[in-house]
Amino acid sequence: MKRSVQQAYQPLARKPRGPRDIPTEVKDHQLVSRRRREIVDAAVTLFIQKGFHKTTTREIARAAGFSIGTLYEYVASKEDVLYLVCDAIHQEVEKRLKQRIMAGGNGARTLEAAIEVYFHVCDQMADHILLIYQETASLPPESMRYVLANEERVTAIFSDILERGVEDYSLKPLDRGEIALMAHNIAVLGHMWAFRRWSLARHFTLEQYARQQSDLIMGALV
Amino acid sequence: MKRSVQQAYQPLARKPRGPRDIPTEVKDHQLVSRRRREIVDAAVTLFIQKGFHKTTTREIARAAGFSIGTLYEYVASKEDVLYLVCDAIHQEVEKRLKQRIMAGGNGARTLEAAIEVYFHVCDQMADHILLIYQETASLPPESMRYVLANEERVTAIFSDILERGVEDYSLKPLDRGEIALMAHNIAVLGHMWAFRRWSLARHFTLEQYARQQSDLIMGALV
DNA sequence: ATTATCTATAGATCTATAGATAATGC
DNA sequence: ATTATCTATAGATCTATAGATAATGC
Repeated sequence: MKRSVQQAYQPLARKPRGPRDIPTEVKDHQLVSRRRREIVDAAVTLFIQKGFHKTTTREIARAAGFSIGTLYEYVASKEDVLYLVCDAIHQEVEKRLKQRIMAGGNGARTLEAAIEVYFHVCDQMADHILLIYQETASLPPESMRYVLANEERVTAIFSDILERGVEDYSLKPLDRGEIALMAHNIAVLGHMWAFRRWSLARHFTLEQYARQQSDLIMGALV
Repeated sequence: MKRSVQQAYQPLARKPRGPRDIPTEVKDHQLVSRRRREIVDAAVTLFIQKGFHKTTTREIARAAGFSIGTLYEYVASKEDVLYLVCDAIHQEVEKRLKQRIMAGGNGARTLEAAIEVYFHVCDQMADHILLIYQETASLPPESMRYVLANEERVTAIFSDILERGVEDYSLKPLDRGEIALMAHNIAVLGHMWAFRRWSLARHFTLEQYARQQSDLIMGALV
């Protein structure tokens, strides 16, 4: 019954199930993709506004443009919708990151550029990031594991760059633990702008915030 | 209808309402305190296990040892219970911090000691910290403001120490913004152990984690 | 015929309160 | 008498599904 994140997480014994593994009676695969995208688009907005639990399945269906009965042809439960939403958010974050991270220069330069891009993505997707913090715990265990694995993949983007920087000597030597720690720090300091903006914005614009944090991180690494 | 943290927060125009301002029909003030403590103790456990929305008011009443009718003599709504819980958690965090932070040496030493204490508190109260991240958004706007002000008071403990360190020259010169930023960083890196323990614990024990982060922070400050 | 969608609702809750009862102190 | 507590329930939802209907393609 314990639903805390720690308990539910087991280091991916089974390979995680993607959104494609949610069962459906509908045969047309393209239609399934389209309808699920409509469901996600509708649900994201509602969940951000009212939270997962206060949003009804009817509202989701109506906002997506079809009936409650149709909704349940494409998902088996309300939790499935939440899972689709969390997964879509992580996909979007990864997409924006990978689109804009240029792996041009050495490790140190790439890292600095990646941090800047990442902080901007966190700013643009602040509400979505907040949603993941708030509602991940409401997922059934298996979906939760998958979402946490997504989160870890974002973090891994930074550990990869850090590793490269260590190899090309543009960063100081770091062991595996130090690399993991810095990667998590970067990931979380981006999120921090999302969930403490109400306080941080008194002192900084996003650009100032990104610069200061980036200087702090790079200062510890060169 | 927007319930995101940013929207709801307004820099404390009115002075925030404490738990004592929740109305009750019961005259015996001491009894009110005792019953509310019983409510909080019961609810904290349930909220951690099942989340706020999946916990029923009946369950809270039963776990507290009285009936649903009695519960509603001490709170006006289920949200009041959540507010009491969040407030109690912050009080407990502050109590433990203030109890154990020795303001003996200079600013730099006090800071290092405070960080260590804080990270241990975050470890001990990991589930509670998670709960606040997850459920703050479910509070009515006024209670939310109060809870965010609590969070800010914890952060202010670190900015005060940082300020002292700057004044006694045990830390390098920092402007107000830099002090605020470092205080928030410390606060959030403590929380990070709570919500990423499932990944961090692969590399570190709490002690190792606290040491590494502390070195990182102090390295940027001296 | 087959596939997708809709309507109507079963079945299960859950919050909050009204009114009855028990306990306490004058 | 006054205060605290309990029982019973009004009133309002909400998820998920069964069975009816519409649309599509052979």
